[in-house]
Amino acid sequence: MDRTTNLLGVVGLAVSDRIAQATNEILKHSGETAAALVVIGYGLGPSNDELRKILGLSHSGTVRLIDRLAADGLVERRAGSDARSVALYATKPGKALREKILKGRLNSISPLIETLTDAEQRQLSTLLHKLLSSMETTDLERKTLCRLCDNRVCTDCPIPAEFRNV
Amino acid sequence: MDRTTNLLGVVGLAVSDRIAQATNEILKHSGETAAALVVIGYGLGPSNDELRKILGLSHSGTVRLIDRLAADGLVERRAGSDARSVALYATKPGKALREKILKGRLNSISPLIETLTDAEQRQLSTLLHKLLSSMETTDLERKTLCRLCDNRVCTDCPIPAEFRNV
DNA sequence: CTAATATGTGTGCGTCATGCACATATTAAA
DNA sequence: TTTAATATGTGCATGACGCACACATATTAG
Repeated sequence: MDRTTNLLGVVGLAVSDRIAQATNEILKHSGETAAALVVIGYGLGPSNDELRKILGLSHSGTVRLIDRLAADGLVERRAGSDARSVALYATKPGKALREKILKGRLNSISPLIETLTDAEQRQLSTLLHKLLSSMETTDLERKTLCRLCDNRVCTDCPIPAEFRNV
Repeated sequence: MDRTTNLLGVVGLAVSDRIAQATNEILKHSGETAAALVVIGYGLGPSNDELRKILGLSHSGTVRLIDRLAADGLVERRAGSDARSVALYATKPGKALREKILKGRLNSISPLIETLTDAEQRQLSTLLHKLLSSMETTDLERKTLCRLCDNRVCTDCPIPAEFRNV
């Protein structure tokens, strides 16, 4: 039990190290910036505050993060439905970079499972699916977990997040 | 294949988020600080430079990291065999905190696999073991991967790192 | 055995990502 | 309508880094 937990910890660390390395090579920023671009890139105009909750940042941290993305011309602030709020959208270059991030993330992880046989990969997939689906999560927590996902490859998502309601 | 990769990405992110949260509650520092304390805590007096390679930091970044740990009384610099180098050792409070970090890490991850049956946990363990053991790694890379491990619970380690030679 | 080079550490300085406290505008509630 | 809640932006500070440099000690070449 502890041994399995520890192994999962190692693999988790390996995966997240690889993701961070990949995104840092694509984007000039680190931290939650890549996740922000992915979430905004769904194209539904999340507000600053909605994004903040998903990324788990403070309000001001999120404002500055958007400042950076906006300065790079990757994201733009539009008027939200509510006159107070802002609606965030990815620009064309922003969308292109988002694609690179999603691809880069997958490419950085896939070598880890390539040494497994097809049967083993299916086994792993089943186990991870169950692991995720049996987590008790709110919709917000699911969005946080999926903040870097490529939802086009994630068919039959175990923790469907309503990004449409972002 | 892509789907499995994506699932592994989600779980990896979930694991590393949880580890970071746990260590940040225990330690007043973030980043590689916790890993540094774990590595130093093996008690073999690694040098600044050896530690630097394991953590993947710059030289100065490592010096400052040790400054912080030393200021907190968790780590002390002793004379190394080589008159240039420093030998790093955890103090008594440092060792105690290291224990908390190791426990906190395991406790933060274990809920994720508790919903799996014993048989499923064994399956997962086998798959993760194979995944790790089939990575082509240098001894240094193994140390980096294991930088937060509790080596007492990691019996039959798939990627044994020679921390004795740190 | 001395001179050149490599290694290991520390420091000044800058940067990036982030949080706190505050100000401001808008909407909702009493 | 006054009051409270919501949403954003900003000045300021901090923590965790990296770069470039200076300095001491080892190692190697000549």
